[in-house]
Amino acid sequence: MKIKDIAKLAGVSPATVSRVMNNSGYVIDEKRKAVEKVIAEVGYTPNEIAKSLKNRKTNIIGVIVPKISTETASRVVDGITEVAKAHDCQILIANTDLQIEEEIKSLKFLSNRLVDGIIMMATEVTEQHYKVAKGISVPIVMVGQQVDGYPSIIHDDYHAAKAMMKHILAKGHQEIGFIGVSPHDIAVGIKRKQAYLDALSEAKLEVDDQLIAIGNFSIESGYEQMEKILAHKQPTAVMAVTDQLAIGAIHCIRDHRLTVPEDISITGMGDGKLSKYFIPPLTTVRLHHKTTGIMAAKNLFTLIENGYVKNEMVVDFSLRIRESVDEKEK
Amino acid sequence: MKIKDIAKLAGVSPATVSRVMNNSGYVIDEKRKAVEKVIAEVGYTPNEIAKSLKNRKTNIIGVIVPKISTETASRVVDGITEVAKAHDCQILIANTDLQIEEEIKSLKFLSNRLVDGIIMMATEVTEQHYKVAKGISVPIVMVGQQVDGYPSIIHDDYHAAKAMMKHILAKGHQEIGFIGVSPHDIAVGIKRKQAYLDALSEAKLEVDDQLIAIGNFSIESGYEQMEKILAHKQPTAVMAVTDQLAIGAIHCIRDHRLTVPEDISITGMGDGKLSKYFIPPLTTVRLHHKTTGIMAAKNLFTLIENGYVKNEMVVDFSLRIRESVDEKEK
DNA sequence: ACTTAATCTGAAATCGATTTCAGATTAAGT
DNA sequence: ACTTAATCTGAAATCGATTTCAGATTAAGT
Repeated sequence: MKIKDIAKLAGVSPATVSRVMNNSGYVIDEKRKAVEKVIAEVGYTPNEIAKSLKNRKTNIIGVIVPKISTETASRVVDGITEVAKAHDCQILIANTDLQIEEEIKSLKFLSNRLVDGIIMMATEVTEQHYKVAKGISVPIVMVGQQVDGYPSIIHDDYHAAKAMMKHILAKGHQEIGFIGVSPHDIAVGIKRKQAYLDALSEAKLEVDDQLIAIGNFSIESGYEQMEKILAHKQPTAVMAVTDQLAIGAIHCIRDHRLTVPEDISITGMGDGKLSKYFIPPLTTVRLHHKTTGIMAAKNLFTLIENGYVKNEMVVDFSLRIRESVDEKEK
Repeated sequence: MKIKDIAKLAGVSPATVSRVMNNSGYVIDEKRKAVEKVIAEVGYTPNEIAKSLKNRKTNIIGVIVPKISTETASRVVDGITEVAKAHDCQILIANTDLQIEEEIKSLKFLSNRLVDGIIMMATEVTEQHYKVAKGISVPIVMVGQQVDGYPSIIHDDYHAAKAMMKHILAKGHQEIGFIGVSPHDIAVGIKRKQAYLDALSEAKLEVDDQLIAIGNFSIESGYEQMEKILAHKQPTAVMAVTDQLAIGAIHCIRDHRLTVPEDISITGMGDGKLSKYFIPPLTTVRLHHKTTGIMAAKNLFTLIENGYVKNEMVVDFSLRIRESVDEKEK
């Protein structure tokens, strides 16, 4: 069923049917009713692809995520969805599985008019990203990283990690371990580590390389890196750069017949769904991922409509102080 | 930049450019090279919308999910993505936020040629779903529920729950509580409960209504429902219908100064990411959600290509026996 | 050398909508 | 009654690709 068929059935021209469907231009009541009747009878829905071609607008926004099955990504997407819904827009997700070529490929695929705009959650932004992004005609909003020339919504990783460290320091800890993540990830790998280092130096504490371990994003890795630290010495507190790493570390500590927080305090970052219900409840810092998604989407829509938007926005965080950090008696 | 511009620059017709791009028909080497040179120079990428209109194929599959930010949904989507990638297909996600009108709206929106096929994860399938689905021209695969007339990929909720119960019974438990979920959800609310009831009756045990509590999907609800059960009597084991409910229940039990599994054994279902690392590690049953996604996508693609596919497929499960269930000494 | 098949090419039609434009009718204003 | 503005309508052009078709050229086969 296409518009021509409806027109024939209703005894009008396709133009009139289009006017009825879109409520535009003049249509005499009698013909409008006739068209509406036919549409209802045959259950006509217009071909969205044809509409998109003519209107140069698809009402779809593309979202490029590194891995949808992570809490971070799915929360951001949740936020984006909320805003998109209000704009009667669908979202098209490209799951890149952390592969850079996939990101590039997705950018290219989405770019040519398939979507009205793109929200990109990149872990790492390479030269290639820039090159491809520059050739793209639809607006792009970056999430999670500051990318020059593009509106970016970023988390305040540095200050969040710093706040966490200040909390640990305030509890009297002096020997503080760190479980981090590869520097390929700027936000998590670099900024959070920098905060750790700066906090120590501001507190006039020495940095001890034996207390620093770098893993990946898995729980298992948290276990392994904690093991590595304990092989050298026993800190009184450890800041892990994600909740998952913290949970792995706690398991390792427990296997060493030590307890959390009495023997060693542990903190995470992210405030995953279960952190609150872990035993002990994990002290962590919540990055407002859903808010990030909401802001990214709002920015994208104003970018689409006005062509301009503020360049960088930083999303807030909040400490979640629970029970995995103990006062260190002097 | 459109195909006409490329044609002009290369001194050929649009038809020839199309032939070069799609590697179809005859093109003499000299012209092919000329076209390729121009394409490379200007970085031309074809308008996907126009291609879709002509080809009657968008290379996008639609996925309707109740809530993307749940482990279940994101794992299924992960599986779908994997298969879609192999078919050079993007996925368009409609997040319905558990609202039925949204599901219907999404079905309608996606249906008219915007996607080549639809995978639908419905929690509840109403008359309205049927009516709309019937009017839709693209193939649909259902996930999570058997829907007459549509290929469905379902989890074996009944046998998974039954296997869990058999495990509990084999450990010698006789007073077994149950924390379930509203019967609106057929798979989780009805089938898992039926398995509980059947397992009891097969073991010639009485059903005790005071040991049965119905909540929702949250951790908090697990806590509340456990509270309700404990107000009446203390079972030796409780089967919760999801890991989240189980974790809530464990917290409640702990707050009653009882221990898991020594005083009360607990089981979950789902094998969420953290179940293994919970303390105690949770005995649960893993439903292979990613496999579900993979199978749904595979079925959809054969449906698109062949127009026919087996009607119902049941995805396997596996018990994960960990430490939250204890032997009940006689 | 001549027939037949294979190769090559661009004009025109097409996918299914929307919009412009010009012509026709009706309503409003004096 | 006549001018002007508002209302109404459908034919044709358009969005940007692909494909069919027919005609032209080249290669292969005898």
